[in-house]
Amino acid sequence: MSKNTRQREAIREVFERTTRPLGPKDVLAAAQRALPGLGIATVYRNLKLLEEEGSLKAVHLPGDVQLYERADQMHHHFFHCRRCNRYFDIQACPGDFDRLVPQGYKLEAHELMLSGLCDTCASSQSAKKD
Amino acid sequence: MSKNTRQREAIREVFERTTRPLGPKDVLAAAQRALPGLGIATVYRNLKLLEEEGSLKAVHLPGDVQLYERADQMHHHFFHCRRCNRYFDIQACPGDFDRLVPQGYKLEAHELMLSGLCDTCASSQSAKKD
DNA sequence: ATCTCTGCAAATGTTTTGCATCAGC
DNA sequence: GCTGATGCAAAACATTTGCAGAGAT
Repeated sequence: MSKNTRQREAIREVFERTTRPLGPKDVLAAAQRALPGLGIATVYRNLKLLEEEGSLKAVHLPGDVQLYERADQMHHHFFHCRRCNRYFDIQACPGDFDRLVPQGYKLEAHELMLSGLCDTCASSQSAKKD
Repeated sequence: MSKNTRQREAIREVFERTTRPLGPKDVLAAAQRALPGLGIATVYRNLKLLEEEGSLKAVHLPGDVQLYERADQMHHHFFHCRRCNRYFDIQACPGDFDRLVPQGYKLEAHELMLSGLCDTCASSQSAKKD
């Protein structure tokens, strides 16, 4: 039912060029390099559409805005540095959370967010890039 | 430096009566039962203030709004039912995530969100309270 | 009396929606 | 040509801020 428009294609390509999770504003800026006339409303509409069709996955970071990443990426988590405020991928996953859920509950997914200090911020007392 | 106002007290009491995480709107509605004239701006200001003073903790659920809960609650996680859209407390915690973070990183905290179907929704094919 | 806090309303920022037009199929 | 998609602007929300007056100490 959905048509292939240049706009949607441009947005898709933005996500093929990065593995970082992106917000609407990021996507708009990146996609406008290929398609200057692109509007923010179209970005919102397509992010939602691409998520529903399964191409994108919503990422919930403890921030304000909703971020998205490619759905075909390996299952992973994030480490948030409270000092430099950056997010790092954590490929490892402890898995096996089934024993945590009560009898009768059906566990289907999980999200894990680790936080603290990254190596740079942990070693340097001075570095600060916030 | 901070004064004890009726407004702040009313907001504090809202959190003493529940263990569920609450959003600004929830807090406003609940506190207005005791203090009808209370304004939403005051709620926002006090939620932030109470978080800074350590009485409240921000909870990051995969939604839009920022929720808060009492800081003195035991460390716990949540289970989100995608069918009835409710959040359940999970008291257990797998702990020991240190081995997941790269060399040199300092792990200080973590958040875990489990999701799937709760017992009610998992057993009944019909129940739906969205 | 001082100085913080409050309520209101306006400002800001984000996301959604109505609508006329455009473009895929 | 039909029908979904786009861009714009307005609307709908959520959150923050300026300010004058009220209240706590």
